[in-house]
Amino acid sequence: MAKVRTRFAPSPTGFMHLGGLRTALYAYLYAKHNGGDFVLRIEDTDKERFVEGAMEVIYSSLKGTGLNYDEGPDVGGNYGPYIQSDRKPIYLEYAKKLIELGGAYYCFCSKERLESLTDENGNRKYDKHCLKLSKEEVEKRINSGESYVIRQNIPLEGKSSYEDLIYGTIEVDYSDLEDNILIKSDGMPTYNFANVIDDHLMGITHVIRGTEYLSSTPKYNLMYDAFGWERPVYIHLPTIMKDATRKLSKRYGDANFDDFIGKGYVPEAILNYVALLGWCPKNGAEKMTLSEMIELFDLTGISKSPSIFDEVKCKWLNGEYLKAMTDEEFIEIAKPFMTGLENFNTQKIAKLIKSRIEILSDIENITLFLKEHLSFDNAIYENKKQKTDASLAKVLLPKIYNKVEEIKDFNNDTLFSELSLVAESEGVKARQLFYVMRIALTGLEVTPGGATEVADILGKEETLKRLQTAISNL
RNA sequence: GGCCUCAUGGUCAAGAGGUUAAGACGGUGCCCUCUCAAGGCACAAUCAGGGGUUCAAUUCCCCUUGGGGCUACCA
Repeated sequence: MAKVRTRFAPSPTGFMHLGGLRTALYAYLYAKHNGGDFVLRIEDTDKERFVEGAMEVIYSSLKGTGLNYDEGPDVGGNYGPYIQSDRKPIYLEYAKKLIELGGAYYCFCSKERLESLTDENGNRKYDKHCLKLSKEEVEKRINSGESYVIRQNIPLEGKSSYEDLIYGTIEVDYSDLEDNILIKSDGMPTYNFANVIDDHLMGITHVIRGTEYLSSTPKYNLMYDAFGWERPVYIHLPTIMKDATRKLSKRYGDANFDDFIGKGYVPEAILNYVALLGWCPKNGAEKMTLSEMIELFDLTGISKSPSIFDEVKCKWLNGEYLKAMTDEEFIEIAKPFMTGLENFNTQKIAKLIKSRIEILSDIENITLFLKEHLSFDNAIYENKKQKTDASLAKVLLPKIYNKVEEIKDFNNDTLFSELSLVAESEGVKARQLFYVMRIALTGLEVTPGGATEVADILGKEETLKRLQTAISNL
């Protein structure tokens, strides 16, 4: 059997769509699981949509998630060029061949005439008007400089069927298909044509793409057949949705890979989460490394129905990745999100927050109380479960202050044991003492870490200062 | 509108003609605990509706309903 070759063929829109990322991932996994090659091809045949720097975004997100392609524009390969605009002459050559084979024809129809074909329901179907043109007339009009397109010649009758590995047999009547444009008037191919030519020329054995092509695939098969080429195996993937009725969109920032990175997601977690949307490994694993995914990947685990992207679960998974990191790894990636905390011991902060955040951008809020002593209402000393209130704080806080002041070896363990003794001599539970102390220190009812852990990070001086402030506010 | 396609808890989903219908996120409760997380334990929650086929359908078939896609000189 021939070596498996899959491809990811995005158009350079300027951002990596999470749906596209999943398509890339599955194409990569399928190739790698079967010992094959994964190819990157850029589909930039629409000049209107060209975006500066868009290709670099594609390269970097693919590499950043570990989806290393064996061939592509920036890595080379034996089937190049890998950017469609660089392949322009190839398409015209094959289009002419297809015309000779009867699978396509020149069309000179004006925009106006095309529009006049629209029926009362707003539907339009090209009427093969230019198919009747003689070879001589076509030549004459082309030579006179008239603008033209090349259309696919789809049979008026009959039907086409093919096997999709996910969806099974797909059958479409030719009469439901239109004579689409293959070569635009600017000489560039449309997707409809370029994907066929390139997939064949690049030796792609398995075409893995979204379901938007499920019903137009018969058109492509018509061309494979006309050229006498072997059809690829088709694997169409269900859509990833934002909710029950909407797709993930760039506009709302719910589809852009880079936006997620910006929010403090790690690439591995995003890739892992996205892998789970539409695929369930046989062993039911949820948290997987890329190599585990390669190992486990199989088509039977792919579902047919669209799945909704759940950011809550994606966050959870990201949190799992953060928790699995060593403190050093965590600090390394968290640094950009720890602005304003330079004066503190980041090692200690990292220990406290690692299991309490899900995405790195949570750091800002969760550490706010370190940067400033937040003002608070003394009413929050009151906690029914702990049996604490402001009056208890009033008696405890000065004792705490005195003890803290005399501690020379200022650290969490010492603070904890020394202050526990204070609680004992005051006849209160240690937890009560720590509760009011923590409120006094942070102004918050809920904080990452307990009173002594917070104090340890704040340092002796700041701790005393904050205690003093809290006491005088009582 | 036409064509293609999909349908298990709130979400991701496993599953199979006969099961107590997995698991995960989220939710709730309990334990642990210097608050909160983390961790541990437990609980609630699903086969869209209607017809068939069958001894037996959530599973197979049909219809309805609902969702998605295509119907561009976008991909």
